[in-house]
Amino acid sequence: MVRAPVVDKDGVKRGAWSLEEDGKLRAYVEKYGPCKWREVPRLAGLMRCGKSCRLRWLNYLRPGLKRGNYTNEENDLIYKLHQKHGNRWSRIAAKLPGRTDNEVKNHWNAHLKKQVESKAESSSSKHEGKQKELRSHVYEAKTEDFTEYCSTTFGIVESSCLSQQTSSCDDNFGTELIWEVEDYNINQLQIGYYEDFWTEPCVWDHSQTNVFSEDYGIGIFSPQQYETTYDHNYCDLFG
DNA sequence: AACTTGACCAACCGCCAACAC
DNA sequence: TGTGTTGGCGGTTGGTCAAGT
Repeated sequence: MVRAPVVDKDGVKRGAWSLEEDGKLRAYVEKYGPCKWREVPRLAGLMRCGKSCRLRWLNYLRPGLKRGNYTNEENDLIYKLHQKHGNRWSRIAAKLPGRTDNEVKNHWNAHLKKQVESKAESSSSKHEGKQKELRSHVYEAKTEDFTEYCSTTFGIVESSCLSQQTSSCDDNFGTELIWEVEDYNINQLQIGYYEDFWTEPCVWDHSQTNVFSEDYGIGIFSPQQYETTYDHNYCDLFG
């Protein structure tokens, strides 16, 4: 599963790390701390480049790393953070204790990305027309008074009730935020339409749909109730 | 049994920003 | 201010394994 060890023309070893190398690197970092990576190979007696040592430490030897299967909670959080930050794996990994950016990135590319794409594809083909119409209304809504817009527009829909707490909001309610929230709304509506995103059932909760409430007003959304909710909200807002 | 294919993931590569001098 | 160094980040590669043919 790992690259075969080779030594390049400069005498620098590449490829899979041996147990002995891991031991030397661990001993060095425990003694001197994770710094001066350029000096690490010489001081630790390793034929590796400093960069490789750093990577090995951060992704494999560092204490507290979690290995193995991801929980549904972790998957849900990764999905949500990816929506917010895109491929900023270090930011995403920072919210997942024990997971590295490399690991999260691999997990996304190997598992989650496919799920997202397949769900997005199935939902977009079925509701493309409705989405376009909805987007056009949203655009029109931008031009209206902000307060009124906030009080009338639809609630944010979460993919799963597992993760209400993970959405955040900047203090300012400027234009950028409005866009972000609108995009968020539409994306979530798309994804949540047919089924729960990961495994959890969702329930629409009208009491939480005040979009710009102090806690960022997370609405929770039900596939069972969505058909009627969607149309109901849509008509209320734009009908 | 032999071969092919795809999934998985550790490791590498190249770029960039921050910092020191 | 310019240049070199360092650490950090995201994208990509390559080797192994398991499932399928």
